[in-house]
Amino acid sequence: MPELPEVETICRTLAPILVGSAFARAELVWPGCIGNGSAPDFEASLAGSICTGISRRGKYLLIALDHSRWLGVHLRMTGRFTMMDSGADRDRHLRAVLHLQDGRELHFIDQRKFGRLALAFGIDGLRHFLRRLGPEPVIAAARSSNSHPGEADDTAGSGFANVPGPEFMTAASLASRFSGRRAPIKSLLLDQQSVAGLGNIYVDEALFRARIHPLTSGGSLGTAEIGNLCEAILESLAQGIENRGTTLSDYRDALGGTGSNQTKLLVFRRNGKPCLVCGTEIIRVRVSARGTHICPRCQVEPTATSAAVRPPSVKGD
DNA sequence: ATCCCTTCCTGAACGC
DNA sequence: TGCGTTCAGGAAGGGA
Repeated sequence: MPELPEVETICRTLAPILVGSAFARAELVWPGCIGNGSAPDFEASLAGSICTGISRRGKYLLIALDHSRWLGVHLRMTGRFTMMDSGADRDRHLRAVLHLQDGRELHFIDQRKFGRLALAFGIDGLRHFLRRLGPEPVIAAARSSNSHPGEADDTAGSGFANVPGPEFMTAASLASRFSGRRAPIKSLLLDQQSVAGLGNIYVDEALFRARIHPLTSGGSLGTAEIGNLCEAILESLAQGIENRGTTLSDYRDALGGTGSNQTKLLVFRRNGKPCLVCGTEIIRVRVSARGTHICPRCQVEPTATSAAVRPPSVKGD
């Protein structure tokens, strides 16, 4: 399931082999993968377009085209892109082929048919496409962006700069979104309006790092806890990017490569194994209908009293 | 406004 | 062996 680090890795592996190339035509093997507009419109719009840059916002992959247009892609659960040579073998889950004028084929493969491709026209179209996304976590040294917060650069062909400048995630932005909320912190972190890019894996990892139980209500978190959580999110995502993503089953980068972050996970799918901090057995519970992995000792479940009166944070057992 | 449930979809892992 | 059932989950949409 591609989350921010996986989409970032796809972005980085796809850019050097796609930017500057021209699309010849789109072949929609399963037209249902088009997220907006009609299939004929999609095919007509893509034909002849030149890829001028590739970037990412949250879990969206944004392929910039000439004439201020973007191909926005959400991979959801099992979607992936692979660059293939002309006439290459076709995966049984192939949903679309984006033919390039040089003969190569960009294959969009998606076992479960949740992923979508959509075209956005103009900077306002792109803003509309991204309207539901909250602040972007900025990973240190992860980007060479030359845009500034709040500054939208509409110049086609300038790579990263042609995405509207997002608000960046900070402890303050999290605090304002958690304030007054009674829902479990895990639910709030999965909501892309709180922070863009987190999914089930990195939420569990970040909450463990911050020693926060996923059922803790968002509004009950104190300033220090939110500060820790903010850092934990950035650390979890940075580690994921460093390891080129987490490959538990389907995920591959644009070159077909797997990530290695699955070997570095602290709690996700480690139920039954010892906590790497205290040795207690990791358990799997359900929170907002999601499989959730916690260390029951490092992440103490909130009670009615502890939610009302915050206990002192645990320092070094 | 907020929160929770359902829907979409396929294939793996079950149980009988 | 082979069938049917359950589970996995990101985001949108609907109902309470």
